[in-house]
Amino acid sequence: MATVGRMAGVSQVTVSRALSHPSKVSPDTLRRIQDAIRATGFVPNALAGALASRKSNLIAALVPSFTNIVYSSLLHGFSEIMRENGYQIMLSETGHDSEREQTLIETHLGRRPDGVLLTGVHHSPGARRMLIGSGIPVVEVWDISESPIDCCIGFSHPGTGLAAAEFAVEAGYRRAATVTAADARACRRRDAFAARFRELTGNDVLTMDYAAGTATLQHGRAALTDLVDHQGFMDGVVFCSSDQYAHGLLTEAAARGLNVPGQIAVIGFGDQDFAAHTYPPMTTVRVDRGALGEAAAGALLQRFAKDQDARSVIDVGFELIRRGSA
Amino acid sequence: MATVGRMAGVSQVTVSRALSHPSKVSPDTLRRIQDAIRATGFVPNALAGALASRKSNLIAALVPSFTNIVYSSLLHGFSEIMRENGYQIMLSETGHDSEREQTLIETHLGRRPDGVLLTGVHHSPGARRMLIGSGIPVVEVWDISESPIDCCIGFSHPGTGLAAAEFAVEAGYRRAATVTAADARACRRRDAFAARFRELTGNDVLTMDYAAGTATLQHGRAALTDLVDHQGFMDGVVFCSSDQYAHGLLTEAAARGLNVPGQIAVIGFGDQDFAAHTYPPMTTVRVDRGALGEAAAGALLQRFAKDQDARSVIDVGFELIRRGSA
DNA sequence: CTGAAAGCGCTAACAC
DNA sequence: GTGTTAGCGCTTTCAG
Repeated sequence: MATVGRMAGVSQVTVSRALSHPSKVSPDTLRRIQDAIRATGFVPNALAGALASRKSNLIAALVPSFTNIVYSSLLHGFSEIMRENGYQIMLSETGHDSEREQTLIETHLGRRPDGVLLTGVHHSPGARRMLIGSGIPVVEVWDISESPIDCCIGFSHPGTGLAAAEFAVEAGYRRAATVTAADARACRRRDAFAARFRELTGNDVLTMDYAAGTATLQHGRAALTDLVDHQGFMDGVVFCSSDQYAHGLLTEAAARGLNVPGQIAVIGFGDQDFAAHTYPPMTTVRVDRGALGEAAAGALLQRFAKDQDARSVIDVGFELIRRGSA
Repeated sequence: MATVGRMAGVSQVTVSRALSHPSKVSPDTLRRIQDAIRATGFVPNALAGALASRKSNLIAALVPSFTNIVYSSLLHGFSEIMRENGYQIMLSETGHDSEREQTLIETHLGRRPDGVLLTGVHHSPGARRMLIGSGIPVVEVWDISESPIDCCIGFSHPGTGLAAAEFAVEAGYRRAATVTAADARACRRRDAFAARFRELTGNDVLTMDYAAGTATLQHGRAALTDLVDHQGFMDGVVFCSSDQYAHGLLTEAAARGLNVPGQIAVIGFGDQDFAAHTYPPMTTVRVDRGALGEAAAGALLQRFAKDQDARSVIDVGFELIRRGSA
């Protein structure tokens, strides 16, 4: 920066000003400085800038998994808004492991991010303490809680299970099963579904849980095979914790020539891009993940701007989309 | 850090040492320092550390899209290895836009990353210049080139098209079509396929291109509809630029009661987790994306270690997996 | 509108 | 083993 200044015949400070507050520099010097920057290929050191200004323009984002479309689409919306506002994302995968999450939080906090994005509302006590102690704005997404660390944006997972059960009963189904991945929020959806279905019909729900945290089409096919061949489940509705499972059930049903939704009805979760185009089209729970990510970004930006009416709990809701599969 | 030192009865520097080179501090002082750190909740400022040591432990990673499983699974492998070695990832989406990529590279370079991960081997001249000028190790993935910026790890995209065409001809198909997304690498696969197929059979290949950069099941269904209803393509093989398209073709074929591969044969690309479990199982091109990401991380680590035998072009190859769909 | 001085919180080099 | 000194490359006062 000093070199650039020398070339432009000004001091280092003026170069700094030309970069951060161009309006505070005379048009003429500004031009000379810009020429010098171009000539040297100078790229300001943001690390030093962050240290001096106590503003890093860095956001720490922690998600369970990059490859799960649920989180990546959320991140897409989030990072887009953040980028437009001059922030950069440091990203890490927690893998549904809260100890690992805590370690990652500590590492990220060392970079002095201006904000933190967390997935879910359950974090280790140590993580909570560090986050609160840091005084950095934190937004928790994909779930809601009465007592967020700072603020949270999401929807009620049990609420989706409730809605699915009520829909299923109203649609006339009297037998039900669930297919659920090893994911705490998915389990809460399952439990709410089962409880409500039982309440309304008096019938127990057959619950099938998978050890994997990631739902795949393969396991969806296996689940229907299991349901039909071993559990004698031949008519009723299946509430899946993910559209991937639901797609697997539809695939297996097609392979077996089963009628959907006549013999087996299927409800997915997520409304992924393929859900409207499966055969038959999938009935599922829609959550606008991109918008959720954008809302999370908005919440952080509000906090940065010290907006007084920033809310701390935002329920973005969900929607049950009825298509052909149930 | 000075406060912690005071609590432990040592100077600030000793605290720094205890953190970075614990072996260079006596066990007794080390313990006292650790106690003080715990008591204060001190988290070292990595920004300041990076500035002083000229080592940021930050890696800039640029991918076209977070939501495309191709890139996210690559990132998963990459970030895992990097994390294990103490590096943190700054991630951005370029959206297949090379101007945007250049802007992002400049922003990232400002953070003085220790390494850069780029997707693809085609970058704007300005981007190349900045990257080379920075002297920072760069690894380009998902493609190979004779003249990488620094090093590249990937496979030959035309090679996959060639292999698919040869497989198709050998399997007896004499008519062929392609379904391709608006992606430069996908187009190179398509062109190689079409050229080779023509060379071997004398028959032209019907090419269907989609404007969207992201392949979806929906467009795959639409493609088959178009092929069958408007192009009179009723027997032959379709080489898709993504498993998503291929899955759409299979879905539409099932919906229409077409025989696969008897009437319509389908070859996908990617071998995504569902490919082995579609109905019928999908013939596709497999690339081990997780391993590719890990190899990219390894290449960067080698460069950090100034390993002399680090190679600059690594072809990880691909594999044509024959299942039921072709 | 521009510059001089001080310092952000750490590491590196050198003494002791 | 531990402390002292001098920066890393910026931004932030405060003068002029």
